[in-house]
Amino acid sequence: MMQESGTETKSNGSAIQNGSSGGNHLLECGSLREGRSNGEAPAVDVGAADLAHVQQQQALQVARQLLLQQQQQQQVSGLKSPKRNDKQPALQVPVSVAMMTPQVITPQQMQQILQQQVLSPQQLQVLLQQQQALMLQQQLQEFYKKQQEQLQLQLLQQQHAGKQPKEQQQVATQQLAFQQQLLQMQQLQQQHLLSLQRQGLLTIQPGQPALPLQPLAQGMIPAELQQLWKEVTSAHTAEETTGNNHSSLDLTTTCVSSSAPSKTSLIMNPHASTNGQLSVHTPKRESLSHEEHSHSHPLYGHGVCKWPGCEAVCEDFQSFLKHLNSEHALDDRSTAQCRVQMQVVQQLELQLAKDKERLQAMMTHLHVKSTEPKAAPQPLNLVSSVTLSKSASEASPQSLPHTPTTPTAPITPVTQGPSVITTTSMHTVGPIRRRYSDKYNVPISSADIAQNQEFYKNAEVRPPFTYASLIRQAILESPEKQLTLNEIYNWFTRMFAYFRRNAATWKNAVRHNLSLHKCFVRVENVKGAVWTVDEVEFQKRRPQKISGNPSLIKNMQSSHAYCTPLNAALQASMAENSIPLYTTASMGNPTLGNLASAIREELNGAMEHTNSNESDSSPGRSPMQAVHPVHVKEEPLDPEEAEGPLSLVTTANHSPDFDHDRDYEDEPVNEDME
DNA sequence: ACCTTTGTAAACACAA
DNA sequence: GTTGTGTTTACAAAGG
Repeated sequence: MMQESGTETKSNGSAIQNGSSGGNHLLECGSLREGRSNGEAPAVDVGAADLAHVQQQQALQVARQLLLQQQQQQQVSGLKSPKRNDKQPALQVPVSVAMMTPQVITPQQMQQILQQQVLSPQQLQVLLQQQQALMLQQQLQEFYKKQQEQLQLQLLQQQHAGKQPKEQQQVATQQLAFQQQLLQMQQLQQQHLLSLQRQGLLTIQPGQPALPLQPLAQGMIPAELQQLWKEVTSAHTAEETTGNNHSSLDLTTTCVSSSAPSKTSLIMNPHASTNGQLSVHTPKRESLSHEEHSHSHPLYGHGVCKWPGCEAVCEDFQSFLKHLNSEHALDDRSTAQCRVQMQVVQQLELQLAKDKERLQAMMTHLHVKSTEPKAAPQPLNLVSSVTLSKSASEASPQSLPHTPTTPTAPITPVTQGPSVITTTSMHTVGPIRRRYSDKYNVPISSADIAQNQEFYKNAEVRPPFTYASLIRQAILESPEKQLTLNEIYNWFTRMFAYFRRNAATWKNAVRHNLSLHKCFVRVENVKGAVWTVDEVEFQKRRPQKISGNPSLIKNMQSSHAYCTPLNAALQASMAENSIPLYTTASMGNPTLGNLASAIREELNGAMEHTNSNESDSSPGRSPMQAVHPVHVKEEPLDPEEAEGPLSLVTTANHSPDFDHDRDYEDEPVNEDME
């Protein structure tokens, strides 16, 4: 169909439509921005505070008691160098107290857990965490103890060195000093806790009431604990080089706290604290029979016992079993080691989870990137590639030139296919100014543009859209659906790196298009003139393009029927399923919404044309005729969008309902390729 | 071969 | 006179 001399129409129409434009023409196609402040509240603090508080109180209480009792059983065997001073009992306070309230797992329980696997992993974790919390306390107490010892020593030294005040005074002084020291330690403790929390090493669940200070090892004396842990940890250390984070290592440090500086404890992670509960104590010598059965024993390999830290050589499986039973029976040590192992596993799991998360993020990121600019859009790309390819031979269907531009991480689902990127002829276009022409491509849908948005923003690639389509897009993107010429220019430069050069040329083209096409209506404004889009007109002119592919048409037809309802579904499916090449999840953003409408409109337009078109003599189209066009337009949804056939195609393909995709997908590509 | 679409170039008109 | 905006015309390429 010939275009009518738009001149008259247009020229006359200076005020043609929209006198209502409202006069303001500050249309900026603004992109929505969401500022998001993520507030993350550390739940931990509270818990820590509580803990510290309780501990303080308990410590004070204990101290008082001890002072009164003064010399009492210090026989906590294994305690290192118990000071000879009578007043030292205080030193052990924490420990003894700790033993008073065992909240730890008993050996039997442990056994159960280990052997019967009564607990689910989750339960185990919870358990572990609890135990860890207890351990932490124990560690803190040990720290206390140390401090107290030092304090005592200091006091004693002072006493001895200096004159000898009356004993009463001494006692009083001592008490005072001790209490002060205690307070200091408590403060330290608090700080310690806080720092732990800050580092994320210590997690105290808000819901959990402050943990009692003492629940340490049940029935286990510090010395034993220390010893055990030393063993355990040392073993681990040898085995695992993983690094500081490793619970086992941390444990070591912390556990051995008696000898190690408190600082080390910082390293420990929440889990590490678990040690405390070594409590499991009653030595039960039951063999871990359950494990023995399997021949491919996880603890046995290459003639070596793989028990953490063991590495004992066992000729055969039998000897290994023997070894296992004798050396790794269910005793405190084994239990402790087991626990450590649990922690290790837990740690690893955590790490794994984190890494998984990271991986996910990375994939998402990359995916998006890839898809975003290019992959997803491919549909267009096809087209575009075609377009572009002409000059160059980049033809690979998907090889839309694509530079890794900034990804706008849209919602892209990870699912999308591998992004295809090829920079191949990207900039090639250079010399030749390709004409978009390609059959399929002509009009772009907003969606299309959106999809490739990021890509074109950064790559100096000529967008495979016609000026008319771009102009329309620019206008439609504006809040008021109208733009001044200059604003259109700006949109071009903003959205396409390609249009940052040769301004004279493309600007001329833009103006030319605005004037030439009836679909662009100039509206006089107080402030000047703005351009709007007459969708009807716009649609009028795209018919032909579709003609090319029978399959396309087919798609269209079928899609047509679903058209309306399709919108939502289509969008969703496209976004979520990442429909084949094209779709886009990438587009996710703003324009996604337009897609549907665009599709609809395109369909309408296409359909209408196809239907009305006499041209469809081609065999492929036959089906079309049968179909009756449904006027999408009538739908209230998005009146404004209408797009080229291409987009239609694209979209249509994606729609889950049709299979045709392939056919039609390929066709364009192939043709282009050649 | 003809027609249409699209892109490009350029001439011209007009208003600020 | 310059510049920006619009309109037109002409032409070429591509595809139907």
